[in-house]
Amino acid sequence: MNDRGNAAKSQWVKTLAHGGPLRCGTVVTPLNNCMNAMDTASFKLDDRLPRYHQLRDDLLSRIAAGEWTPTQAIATEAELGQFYNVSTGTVRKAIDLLVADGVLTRSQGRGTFIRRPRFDSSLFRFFRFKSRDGQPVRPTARVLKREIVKPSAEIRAALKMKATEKAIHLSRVRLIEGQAVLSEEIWLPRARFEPLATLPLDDFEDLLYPLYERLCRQIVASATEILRVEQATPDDASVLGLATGSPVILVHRVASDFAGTPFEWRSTRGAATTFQYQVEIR
Amino acid sequence: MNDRGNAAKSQWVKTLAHGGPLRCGTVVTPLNNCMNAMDTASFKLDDRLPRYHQLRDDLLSRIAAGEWTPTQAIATEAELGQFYNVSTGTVRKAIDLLVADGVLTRSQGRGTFIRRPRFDSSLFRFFRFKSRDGQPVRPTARVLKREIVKPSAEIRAALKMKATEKAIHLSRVRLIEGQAVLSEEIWLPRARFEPLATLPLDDFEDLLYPLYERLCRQIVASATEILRVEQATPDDASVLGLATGSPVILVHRVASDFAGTPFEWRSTRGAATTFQYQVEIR
DNA sequence: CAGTGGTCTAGACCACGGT
DNA sequence: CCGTGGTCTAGACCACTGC
Repeated sequence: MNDRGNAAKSQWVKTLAHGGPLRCGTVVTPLNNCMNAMDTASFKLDDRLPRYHQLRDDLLSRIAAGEWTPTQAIATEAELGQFYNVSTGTVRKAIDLLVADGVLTRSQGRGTFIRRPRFDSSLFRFFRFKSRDGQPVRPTARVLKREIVKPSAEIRAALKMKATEKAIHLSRVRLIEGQAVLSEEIWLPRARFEPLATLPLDDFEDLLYPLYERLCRQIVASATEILRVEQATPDDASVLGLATGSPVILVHRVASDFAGTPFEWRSTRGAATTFQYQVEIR
Repeated sequence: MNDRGNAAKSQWVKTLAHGGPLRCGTVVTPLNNCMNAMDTASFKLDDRLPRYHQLRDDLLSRIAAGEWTPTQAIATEAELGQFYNVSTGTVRKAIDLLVADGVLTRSQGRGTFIRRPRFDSSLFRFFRFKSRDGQPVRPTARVLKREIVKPSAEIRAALKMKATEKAIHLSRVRLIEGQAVLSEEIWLPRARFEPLATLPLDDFEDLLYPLYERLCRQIVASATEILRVEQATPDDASVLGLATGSPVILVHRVASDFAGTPFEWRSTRGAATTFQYQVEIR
């Protein structure tokens, strides 16, 4: 049996000319196999946009609604073409857009999948960490502190939180061979991350995003990072083993879900001497 | 009259099935209107690649050979389809690749054009410059020194220069309201940039790339930049008006032509306090 | 108004992955 | 072996640009 949903084969609204509205049939079974039925009422698309663009937007909202998981193939091109009553070429173009946005990846012979952003080594993008023998290494992590607090106005604004809402604040260090190389402050809206409010600190893993996904069903879809250079405060200095006032790179990240809603605020500090960044300009 | 070349309408090598080799007809007039005729011998394409990929590669080599200028539309999709004996869909896909690479831009109703990379504000990408009243400003530039020298081994390697070849070395400062904010060292292979070896220093403009294009017919197609943090040397400090040892951002750039051949090596230093960089991760 | 790229269709066949 | 996405075709019509 297939791991996909079966596209409905019921009534289709016929649309012919270019520029006509994008419609989909009334749905008997949804496009996936794990959600309840949705009807056409959920579409509020701008008819002035090309069909493939409307299709892209609708697919994205389905993805944001959790209609498919990253391990599951989304509906096939043929199914989508039937469902939306457009040709497969138009479906391909819509999917192309989402692939270009980093939302989907195609896999020939297997299907099309939701893609997580490659934070692979977000750290390696900025910091060159090597062990004593010169091999690149991924730092381990330790959560030093967790508190449930009212966030500052800045963080509340960045995370679009209500005035009364509380946040989970984590203080973390990342270590290489026992030596702290990065210090991190993380803020999460409590409502979305309740399981992390009580998780024993020792159960936090080196990578938080898999934890978000497993325990809180929150998938990071994209993030914005801003880099600056600062001088080490006495606190930074003692955590990172630097001289007070020595240059420190500050990486400031806001991570969002597929709907574009920000749900993690994070700042990372590391010695500027370990910093390097490469950009291609075209 | 059209600003394009007229595609030849002579013999076409017929290729039918997918995977067949990409061929073009023997050329009577070339694809543009400013170069001499080229024949099919100039194609050494890998038949294992999809046609649109071979087409992309051939177009890129034509662009690198200067077959079109950035102000001129390249051959139309229909012409290219006829010339290479492929459907316009395949041409579109090849052009899509080059657009994604930043090599071409399309303009509906006008044509498809060679695109220069947007260094718009390469500086603004990294440094936040503001005048006294808080408005963002573009620094002016002054060339302090020019010498014709044997480049260091590092620079010779980066620019793939022959052992005997000489380089033009420029030392520049960039100023805001008379205050030096960036110091730059630039190396160029002399052979490609002969006109700059004798140009009076006062005739150098704030932006060098338009100068490269106008005087030396060298178009920057792409560049790689590497950022690091250093401490100001006494020289840096006196040029930039900083304290010796204060943090400085070093931006190290190698710029290349459309064929991927590097032809400019540049390092830029500025106070780390004016630095900021933003990245989107997907 | 002619010519460009942009959108869209309805197919065909190929290459790959898993059963 | 079947089903997936990948390549490619040969059109049609639309939207924009510039003469």
